[in-house]
Order: sequence, then C-alpha cells, then structure tokens
Amino acid sequence: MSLAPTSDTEFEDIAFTPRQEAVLECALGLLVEGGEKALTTAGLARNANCSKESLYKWFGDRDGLLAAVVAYQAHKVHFPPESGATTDADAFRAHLTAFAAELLAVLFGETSVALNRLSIGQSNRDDNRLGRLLLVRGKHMISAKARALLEAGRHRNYLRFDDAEEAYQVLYGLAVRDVHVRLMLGETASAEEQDLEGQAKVAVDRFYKLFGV
Amino acid sequence: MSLAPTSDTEFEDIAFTPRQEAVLECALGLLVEGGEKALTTAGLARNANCSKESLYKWFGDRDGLLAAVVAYQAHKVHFPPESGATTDADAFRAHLTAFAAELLAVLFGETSVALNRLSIGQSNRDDNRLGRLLLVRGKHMISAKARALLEAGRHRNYLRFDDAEEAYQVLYGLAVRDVHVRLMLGETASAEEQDLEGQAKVAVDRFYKLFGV
DNA sequence: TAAATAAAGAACCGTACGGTACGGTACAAA
DNA sequence: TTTGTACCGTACCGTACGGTTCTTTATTTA
Repeated sequence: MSLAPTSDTEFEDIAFTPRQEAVLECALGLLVEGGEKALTTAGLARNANCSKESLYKWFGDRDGLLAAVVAYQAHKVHFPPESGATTDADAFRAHLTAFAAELLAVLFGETSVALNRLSIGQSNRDDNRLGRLLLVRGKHMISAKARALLEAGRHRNYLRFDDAEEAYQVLYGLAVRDVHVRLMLGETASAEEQDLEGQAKVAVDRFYKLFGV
Repeated sequence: MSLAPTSDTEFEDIAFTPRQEAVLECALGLLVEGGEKALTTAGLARNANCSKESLYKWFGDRDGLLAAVVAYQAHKVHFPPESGATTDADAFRAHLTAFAAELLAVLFGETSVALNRLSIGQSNRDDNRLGRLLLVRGKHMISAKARALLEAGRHRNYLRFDDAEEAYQVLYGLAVRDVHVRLMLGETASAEEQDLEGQAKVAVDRFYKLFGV
C-alpha cells in the first residue's frame, strides 16, 4: 500500500480504503479552510482521529499525502458523459452551455480553488508532482471531454473550426476570463459572476458568434 | 522607515533606497528561482550581502518583506500610455493589439508568474495582504488602462459594447485563456503560445468579431 | 580627531513541524 | 486462548527558520 512514486507514471490510480478516504476528506476540509499551512501531519491526525504513524504508513511522507489529496479529489469529479447522440441544433447548444456551466461550477468551487492554490504554491519545487497531477488529472481530462463535444458539434455541422483544442481554449477563455485567478487571489466573486448558468450562456453565445455555422 | 501597515491603506507607496532596491531585486531573483520557500531571511541576507538586522529594520518582518517585493515589482511595471489621440481605425486596432501583446508579455513573464504564485500561496491567510496588493496594484491598474483604451475606441465608433469592464474581460479571456494558470502550475508554454504578437493578433481579431462595428 | 550613525556578520533563542518510536487497544483468524 | 494485524495516541528527536542581540567595521558629521 506504499504510494511511493509508482515507477514511471508518478501518480496513483489507486482505490483508497474507506478509512483513508475519510482521512483525505478531512484533509480536504483543512485545506479549504486554512490552506497548505493548515494541513500539518499532527493537525490532520488530531482532526481525523488517526495517528501520524498511519498517515506515514499510508502516504509515505507529507508530499505523498498532498498528492493523495489531489488524486482523491480528482477521482471524485466526474463530468456527465455526452448523453444521447441524436440531438438537434438547439439541444446541442444547450448541451454545450451545460458543459460550460459545469466547468465553471467545478473551477469556482472552493475545493478546486484550494487545490489549485496548493498546487500552484508547490509548483516550483524540483519535481513539481502536484502541478503535473492537477494538469493531467484535471485540466487535460476536461479538455479531452470538451474536444469530444466540440468535434461532435462540428461533425453535425453546428460548428466550424480547424483545431478543436484551440476552439476549446477560446470557449474556456470566454467563460472563465480572469475570474479563476481572482478567486485564487482571494477576491470573492461578484453576484453576477456567481450566476454560473447566465455566465455560461453568454459565453456560448459569443462562442457561436465566432465558431457557429 | 518602518513599513508596518500604513494606517488604512495597508500597502506602501514608498520609494525605496537604492540599497533596498538592490536587496529587493535579489529577493525577486530568489523568488523566481525557488519560490516562496527559497526566500528565507537568512538566505536573502547571505545572497544580497546584507544583514538580517537590516532586513528587519527596513521591512518589519518577513510578511513586510514579501509585501515590499510585490510592491516593488508592481512599481516597476509601466504600461505605455495611450499615446497620440488622433488615430484612424487601423491604428487604433494596432494599438489594441499592442496592448494585448504587452498584457501577455507581463502576465507570462517569469517574475509575474512567480509573484502570482507567491500571492496565491498566501491568499488564505486571515488578512491576505499580498493578494489584495497584487489585485489593486496589478490587475486593477491594468484593467483601468484597458477600459480607457476601449472606451476611446467606442467613442470613435470603432467598437460597440455596453460595459467597458465586461468587454475588457472578454478581451482578457480571448488573449490569456488558461495559459496563465497553466504556467503557474508549472507547464511550459508551447512554441505557439510564446508568439505573443501572434496570439494578441488572433485575440483582437476575435474581439472585433464580437465588438467591432 | 572624536562622536555618532549605519550596516555587516555572527551567535543565539524559541518554536513549529516533519518524521520516528513505542505502548496500548480492538479485532480477526487459527 | 493465542497470534497477528491494524490502528490510535503520545512522547520524542532533529532541524529549519523567524526573529533578536551583540560585536565589529566603515562612513559620516561636528
């Protein structure tokens, strides 16, 4: 059950035991509330009613614990699959809007913000495990989902673009803008920015102006 | 010369002495290279050939030092003013493109990335001095500049929009997309993404498709 | 030249935290 | 009942770092 960097793929695709998940959930709570410095081994042990020794047995060291937290949270986030294949233009657009709204909901959620803060704070350590983990298990997964959705739209002639990745980036930019960074810097979202559905709709409107047929 | 939180405006609008600026420059170097953990008082004193006592006399405590670093860097960044007023449509568009390119150059620069990392990493401490500092001295300044530029474009009937802030946010999203966050997470920019002029031009093209007359 | 100020540099203190060791407990298998 | 396993709780160690104090060495000012 050692979670030392598993050979070449240096992150963990492992199922945690329920007890471990409970502890990780507690760690997430500490992290959301107080940031990295609040997630000490002693503090987590006290807060989760477990022993430090168990933490070290399960996760190796503190870095392993942080990585496990990130992996655990990533493993929890599931985007809804693209559902039914036969849809008309309006339904597809609604789909895309729902996707954008879901994207915003994930990105602006407090746990996501906390984990991004954590990873960014650690990203200039030699190996940068957390940053890569978050990128490959978070951003890249979402990007793949988005590309599939967009390509479906292109295939059915609702959208026109050359590079699906580029189109997705534009959609991302239109929807997220600098809100994500501002949240990470500690600014609280405005009332307008908290209307995720509305923001998503506006973003998709603009996206269609650029890439709609 | 104490830099304790100056009354209500809790950041410093002060001119540093040349010696202090040299030390802050050195601190920036440490920060860029190794992140927050690399910026220790002893390390900075050794690296800048100054005494810890001087650091504490000048900046109060470590937090004051960090704030001074942020303030110092913000004070260094000057966006070129909006230059000549009498311009035709093409010149204005070129202006806007140049602004976008400059924005990207600043945001993607390694010192900016390092300072954003620092501020984000500290942003869940009770007061969150750094985050606010970076927002008010960085983002908000740039946003003000951008709004002025965009409103000039609207006034001359090159652009059409209701809310300048919202328009700027769209331009920001189109230009920056998620590259800033990916850089902060430790990903290195692709060759394409390093062509700031090109990226700016594409972004402005799309911006005009949305807000051009 | 004498007094005074500023700063370097080293030694030191306290503390917080990562990591380890160990004793005690609950529980399952034999 | 015994044995083994997993775990909790606590005490402990080493170290790194923030912050203070002191001595020495210029550099200024009178």
